[in-house]
Amino acid sequence: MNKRHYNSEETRQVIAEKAAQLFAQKGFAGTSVADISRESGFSKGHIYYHFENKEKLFVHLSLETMRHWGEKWHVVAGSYKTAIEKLYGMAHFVMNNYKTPLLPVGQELAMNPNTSPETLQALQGLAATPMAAYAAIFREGVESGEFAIDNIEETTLLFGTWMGTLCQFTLTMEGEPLQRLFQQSVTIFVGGIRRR
Amino acid sequence: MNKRHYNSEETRQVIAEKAAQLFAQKGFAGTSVADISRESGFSKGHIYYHFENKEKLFVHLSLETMRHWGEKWHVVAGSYKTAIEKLYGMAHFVMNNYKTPLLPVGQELAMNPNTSPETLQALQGLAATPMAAYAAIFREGVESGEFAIDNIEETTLLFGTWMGTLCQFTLTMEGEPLQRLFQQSVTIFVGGIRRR
DNA sequence: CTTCTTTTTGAACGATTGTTCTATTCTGAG
DNA sequence: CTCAGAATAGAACAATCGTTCAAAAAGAAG
Repeated sequence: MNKRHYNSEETRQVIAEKAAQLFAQKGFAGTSVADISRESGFSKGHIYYHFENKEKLFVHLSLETMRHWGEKWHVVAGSYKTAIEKLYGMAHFVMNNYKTPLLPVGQELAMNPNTSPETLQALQGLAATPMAAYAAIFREGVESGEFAIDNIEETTLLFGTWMGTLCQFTLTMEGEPLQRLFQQSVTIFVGGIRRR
Repeated sequence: MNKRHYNSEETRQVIAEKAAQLFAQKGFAGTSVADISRESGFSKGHIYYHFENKEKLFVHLSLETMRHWGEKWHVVAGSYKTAIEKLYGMAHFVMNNYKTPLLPVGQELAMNPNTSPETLQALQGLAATPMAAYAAIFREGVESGEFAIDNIEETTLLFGTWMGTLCQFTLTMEGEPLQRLFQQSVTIFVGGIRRR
């Protein structure tokens, strides 16, 4: 029978989650499999039972995180009416759901010349999910007349990279100051692209 | 005699420069001393003749780079009249003189729990140089009535982090598209803080 | 040429890296 | 209760890591 035995899938999830946390904090090269083993509570060897290698582990975990992120956003996106509201909502969402800033880590991996081609290709799709979500908001804003943008792709890239780095602050800040930072960036950004 | 013998200082410079390039590309943990040795053309042991260890090498190199950066900016800053002009000038300057995005690497080091306290303290001053330059522009803009900012510190932090990540693009892009990216971010940012 | 000091090398160190392998423990079906 | 198969641990692997060190090469001074 190909029925699911034991609760191995749960274990896999625990490893992936702890690994994500570590990767986000210390980067890809800075995180050792021993670290992941210690933090997750499972032996080093066991990690290789669930994942082919460290690189594949990261790829799986980051893509999974992004997929989940996209789905979750799609649910709450409907509750905002205007594009400007959506942008503020996105900042709030990013702050709370990107708890692990994995995008920069993906960049780190992509930069390294030793990274395998398959990994590189998989990583290509990493940023695609949030970028598509951002782009949709800007398109909506242009159509509704809220925004005056001549290059949506470029604007999306700029907003995306900004959100990306802001995410890093979630590791060192929290509460109201952090919230203000995200909100303020949207205020500035909206002020810069608003039709007047 | 404490006269300078040979051209050892030159060698030190070569090592620091190649190391900066590698650190910027592959991060701190991702760059090995062997990498620096190979790329600089000097033996691994020789690097330790010039620098106490890898950590100190990075600290020295990054602080030196920033000091140089600050001096250079101070020279050209005078040629811009308004704060808005200065902001565009800064983006242009950052694009061309930050060739090595060392700030994120400094963050990487600062995040790692194994980093020595002295290094951590030295790293504290890393971002201070560009941040001070940014802050000066925003203060000037507020005084001249160009900008309407209620929290200069926060605004400086936001602009700084944005410039920081934009710098990463200097590794993968160049020429007109890169220039447009920097210019466009300033346009958006200025649009967001301009008095109207 | 000799001597002293500065510069450079290359081998060697122990620690840590990612990964593999074998052995042990546990689970569910019969 | 048995037993095959899945889950987990832990020792062991070669490779690479940052670092040290003794010795060689090279320049300066006499």
